[in-house]
Amino acid sequence: MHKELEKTYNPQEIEGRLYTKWLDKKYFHAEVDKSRKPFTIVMPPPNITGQLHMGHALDNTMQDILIRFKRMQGYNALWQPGTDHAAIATEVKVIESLKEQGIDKQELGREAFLEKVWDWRKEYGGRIVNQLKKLGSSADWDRERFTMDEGNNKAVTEVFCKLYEKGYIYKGSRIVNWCPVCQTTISDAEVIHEEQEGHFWHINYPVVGEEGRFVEIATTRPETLLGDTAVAVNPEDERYQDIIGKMLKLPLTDREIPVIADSYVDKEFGTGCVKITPAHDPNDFEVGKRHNLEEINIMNDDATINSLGGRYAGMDRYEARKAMLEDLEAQGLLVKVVPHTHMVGTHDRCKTTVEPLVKPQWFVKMEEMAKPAKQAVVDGTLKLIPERMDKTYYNWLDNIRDWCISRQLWWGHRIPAWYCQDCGETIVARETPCTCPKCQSKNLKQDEDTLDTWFSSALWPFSTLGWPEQTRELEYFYPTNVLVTGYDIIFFWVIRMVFSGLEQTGTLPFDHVLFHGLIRDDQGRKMSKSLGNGIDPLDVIDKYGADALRLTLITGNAPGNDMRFYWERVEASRNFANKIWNASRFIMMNMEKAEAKEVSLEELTQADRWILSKVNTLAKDVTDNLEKYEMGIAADKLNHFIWEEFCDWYIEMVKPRLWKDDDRTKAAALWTLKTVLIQSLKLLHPYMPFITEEIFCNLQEEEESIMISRWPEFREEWNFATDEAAVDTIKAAVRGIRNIRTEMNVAPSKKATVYVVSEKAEMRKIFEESKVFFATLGYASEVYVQADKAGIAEDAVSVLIHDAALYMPFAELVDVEKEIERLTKEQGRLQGEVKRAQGMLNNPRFVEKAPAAKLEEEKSKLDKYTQMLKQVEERLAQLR
RNA sequence: GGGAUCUUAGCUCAGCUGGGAGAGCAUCUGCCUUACAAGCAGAGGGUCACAGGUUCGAGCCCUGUAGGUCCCACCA
Repeated sequence: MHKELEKTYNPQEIEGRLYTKWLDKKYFHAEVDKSRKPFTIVMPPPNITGQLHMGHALDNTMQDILIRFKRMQGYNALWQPGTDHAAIATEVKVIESLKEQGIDKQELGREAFLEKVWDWRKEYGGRIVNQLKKLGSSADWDRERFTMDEGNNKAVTEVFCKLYEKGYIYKGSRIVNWCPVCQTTISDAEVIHEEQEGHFWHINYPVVGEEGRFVEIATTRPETLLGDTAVAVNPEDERYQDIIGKMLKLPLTDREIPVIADSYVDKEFGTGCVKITPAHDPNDFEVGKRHNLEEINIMNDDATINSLGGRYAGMDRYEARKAMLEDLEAQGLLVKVVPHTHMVGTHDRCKTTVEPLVKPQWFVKMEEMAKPAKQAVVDGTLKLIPERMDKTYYNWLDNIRDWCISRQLWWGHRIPAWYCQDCGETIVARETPCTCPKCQSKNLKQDEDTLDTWFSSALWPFSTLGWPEQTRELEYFYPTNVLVTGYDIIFFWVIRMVFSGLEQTGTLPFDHVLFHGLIRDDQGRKMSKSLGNGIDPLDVIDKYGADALRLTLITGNAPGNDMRFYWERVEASRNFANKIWNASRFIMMNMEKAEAKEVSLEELTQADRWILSKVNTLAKDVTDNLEKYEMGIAADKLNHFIWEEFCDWYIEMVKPRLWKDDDRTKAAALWTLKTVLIQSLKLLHPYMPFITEEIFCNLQEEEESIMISRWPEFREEWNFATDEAAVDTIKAAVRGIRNIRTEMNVAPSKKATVYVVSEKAEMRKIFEESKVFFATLGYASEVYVQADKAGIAEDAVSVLIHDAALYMPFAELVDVEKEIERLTKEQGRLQGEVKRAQGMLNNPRFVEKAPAAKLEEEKSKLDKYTQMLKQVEERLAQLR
């Protein structure tokens, strides 16, 4: 029937065993089944280079909670997992490991290098997946995908070709972000702008033919001077009217460049004269286009000055800057140097300062696809949670620029474009072409570049389900229901999935996007390798268990908010797990002595009905909260219910009934304990899958798994509002007694007789019915329930609650003066309450405008406090 | 420059559509009460940043101020 549990909860032993069981039983696996409703989440694919960090832990816990919840609700729940090839990260990683072996990427050659990367992936690519399993993730691992597996490759090629055919993908020579260290272009989204301390160098450019006349420009990047092809001023600027059109001698070179007028120049900023370097600055590039200026690229791919740089050729960009400034100074052309902080673009991966360069690259035209993507959020078909993300989303789409998708890497999806070496034709095709369609030449060469990693990730929700094939999976599981991810990749990934889904499948890839924040360290800093402040989730799991980690990451956090990580919070979660464990132990110990048979609801006592009603409400609340993605709130409610209501109150209430073998309500108690525990375990299961499974199965050996049990629903027949109110009264009485006893320093071992006095028969009935546990909780030796004060000593201590008074004769302990003082304080409090309620009710505008329910509430409060105040005052009169 | 967000107990944070301020940790006081000391019982602690406004009623809505954080943006 059930097994005995260990003294303390030991997650290490249990977790691995249960996870294996779940895998063996195929509980995570979902098959197309049209008789059931699907619920789908696609897992953000972790990088194959990745190690599990807190962000993954949070992200996957949230998804696992939702998927387990829906699975128990009866949905055919699919959590589609997979990993990402992570182009740059992986390529860099493999290059480094090759370097250690003394192997150079270029010497190795493309094919051999790729073989090495696949080897690396085979060896380490599954690491992160195993780590996700430690967390308890119930993803359908049988369906695990990889962004570079055959199906995904096909999807990528298909999308590239379709967009090309539609004119949405084009190749163009544009200014792009170039990373000199990674030796590749990167998209705008990959550039992070950092504020840096720099300088403003003011340099004089001599005016040709006017000895002694100069134009003073200000620049933060003097080394690009070598590529200048003009100096621009604002056409409205009076200071420079006469100089527009004149030629300037470009210092350090033998070139002459014109002064042009362009409204891009801000008269107020700097000197009002801007050097124009079309090949090395995005703005200048635009200006150059407008004025037909030459683009002179003065840099190599590693950011050294190229052969056009004269004596500076071969120098690194910063080295050249220094040398050039020295030379300018020597020539007397350096006017001044002003400290200046400005924003510098850096590569998000390697932090290298990005170099804007003109290069032929592939781009995705964004204007058309951005429109429906925005509209989806505007008209509410796509819901972002929290809602404030809407603005961020709009802002990006409103200012979207074309997406540079080509990368000068080897690891990734190679661009399906070929160039005819004879006639120069470009061929974009799904299959490798044999001949040039234009000139029939067989001399074709494939584009060397690969695609941005995010190009394939953007297709993930449908490529993983088989697209472009019209698979049964795609038809059934797509579109997915909710995407869970961090707000930090809204631009990289979320938006790109939205427009890709709309464009390729004609539908949104998901209905909801649930954003979470970052996990920070205990000082609020980002966890990072360089700071060394990261906490490894696997360490947390080892020490406290996966359930404790999961609960910690979810509690006390609202969607989209960052949170700090404290070990103390994990301890609190672990303590909670232990609490449930021990409550279960207690219940099982008692079930050993007597079986928990099925009982009818008529046999339940007031306390049983109370807790049953409470757990019933809890089921409804937790369900509602989870439907609204309010996981933190639901977790709080579960904690409160299980720890306080169930353990601290109900279990204590029930003990006297369990201790007596002949108690006729014992069976009801056992049944209630077991039933409420099972309901609680089910509600908690999505959060703490391991411990709930372990207890659930030990409690009922006939059950196979909590994972496949039915989610608790609200049941009308378990709704006992009257009993909830009744037990609340008893609780108030117990608290009052404990309170006074502590105040008077009465030892717990000293029991007292408690008289419950109430004129109301109904009230007396409540106490009569709960006498058994009221006595133990209230440290009473005897409990007498009566209608008047007959037989009660005058100097007994009193506890006054609504519609009842409790008296405890503590003759030897009572200090009448102190008792009067205490009651006077209580009188004051109650007077305040009465005044407050009266104030509201005497306000005609409140009575007129407040909703009826609120009005009633205040009226009954007034009655209650007036009655209590009367009792206190009577008692005071008596003592005085 | 544009936008978002935060300011609530000593600390870290919850607080759903406006209807008497909550949790965890910390602190203090009692308890080894036959599930649990990773526990039990009790207590203290907040002009909800500031100033106005709307409302019968504001932590919550509006305006402004101060300070913090983040995102976006091509001022050389």
